Amino acid sequence: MELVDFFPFWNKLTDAQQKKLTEMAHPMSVKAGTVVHNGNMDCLGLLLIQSGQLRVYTLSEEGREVTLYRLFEYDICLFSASCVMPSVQFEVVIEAEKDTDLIVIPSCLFKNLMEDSAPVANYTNHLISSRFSEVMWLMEQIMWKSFDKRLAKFLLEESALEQTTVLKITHEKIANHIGTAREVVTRMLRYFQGEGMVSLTRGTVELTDIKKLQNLQ
Amino acid sequence: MELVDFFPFWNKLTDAQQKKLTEMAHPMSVKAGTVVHNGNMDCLGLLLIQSGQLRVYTLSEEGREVTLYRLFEYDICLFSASCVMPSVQFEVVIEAEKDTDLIVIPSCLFKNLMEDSAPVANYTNHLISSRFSEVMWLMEQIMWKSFDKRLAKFLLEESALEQTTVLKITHEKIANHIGTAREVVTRMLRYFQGEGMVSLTRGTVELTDIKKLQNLQ
DNA sequence: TCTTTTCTGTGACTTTCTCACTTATCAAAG
DNA sequence: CTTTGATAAGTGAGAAAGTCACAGAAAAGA
Repeated sequence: MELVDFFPFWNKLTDAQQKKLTEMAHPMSVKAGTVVHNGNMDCLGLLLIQSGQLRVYTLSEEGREVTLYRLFEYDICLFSASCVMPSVQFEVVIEAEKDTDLIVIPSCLFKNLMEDSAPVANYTNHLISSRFSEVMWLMEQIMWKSFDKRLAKFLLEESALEQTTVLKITHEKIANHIGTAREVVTRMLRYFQGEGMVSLTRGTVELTDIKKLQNLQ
Repeated sequence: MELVDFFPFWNKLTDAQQKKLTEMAHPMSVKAGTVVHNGNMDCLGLLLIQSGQLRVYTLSEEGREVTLYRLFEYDICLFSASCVMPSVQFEVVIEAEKDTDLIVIPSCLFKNLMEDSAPVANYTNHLISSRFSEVMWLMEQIMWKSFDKRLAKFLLEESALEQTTVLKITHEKIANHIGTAREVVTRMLRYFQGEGMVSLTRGTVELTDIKKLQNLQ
């Protein structure tokens, strides 16, 4: 996996720019569970995901979480370089959900590149807009959808992602994704079980009636 | 009010670009209440606010609203030109809250400018990031703050904005700003009145104890 | 003055959240 | 094997917020 696979603007860069990027980019591997970026304290740089999965979420003062979006193979993580965008005023936490291989582009290098190259700036633009869209979508979900629908949707997405109907996940973790309390998840899952949509054991949720779950949302 | 007052990148443009911008920009005046942009149907262009006030909000299928942010003198409205940013996947409504004077920059012109000029692209970047930040701030409010705090904050902001403690606003409109139901607003306002924080009459909310309202949030 | 419209108030009920606690399950140590 | 400790899940009671359906009050027109 090369830089050119991540950057559609690659051949609009000068030779010097390409060379510098190639030189300064360095690989990094993180274990599942690692917090890659926490608030605006650190500013690792742009992260290009070669394999694995990152979760970007906000944290309340009381320690509650909501997942904003996830990043997968070939995605680029911008907010780990939020210091180069002074107009980004909010803080997020970025965590590896699986063992992840990254390429790190140092913030300052990318900043210079953006200032010099319109294609780079426009692509950054596109990246921010995409994340913005995901957050707006989430906001609409939170505002207008009832909890049962949001939970069903989460279970279905998770199942599609992991390619299995047997999800290894605790109620607590589900609650942190959706941004609610554990008991609320427990109660709704019990209801789903009563309706035959899922089957529950400690640490797992098995989806037993996908159709019914889909009809819910 | 000239284009140069809105665009910090003005003197990084070529003479030709400056000339074209000046030629194509045209003034527009809208009355309070006018919907300037609705979803992604129309694509008026970039709006430079000379005077007045715009409100940007999302609309649910059932017709409920939440105000995302507002735009004032010297602000630039991007999402009225959302068609030039294909990665913006969500729809908003933009409405004049007061009689507003605008300068309109046609979308296609601005698109070309962005593609050719790194400073323009970077400034667009800054604009998107700022709006993104406002929406993230709102999201955190919605997720983690209780309703009384959010209502108090809204009343205080509105009061600061209008430079008066006597707000001419209905419960319905407040509900549309905060994204809740009218009855909920009515009940909380009644509670506020009981606590001596506001005084209510049909169509107005008077803030009678600013300190107490501030202590709430 | 009499309608009509708009705005506000309220009871009853549902959904979601919170708090405090109990019970189950698993895994490692004795 | 059992015991013990940690983690996960279940539950009752009550609060907060949203929903529904309607009643009453105030303002605006005719």
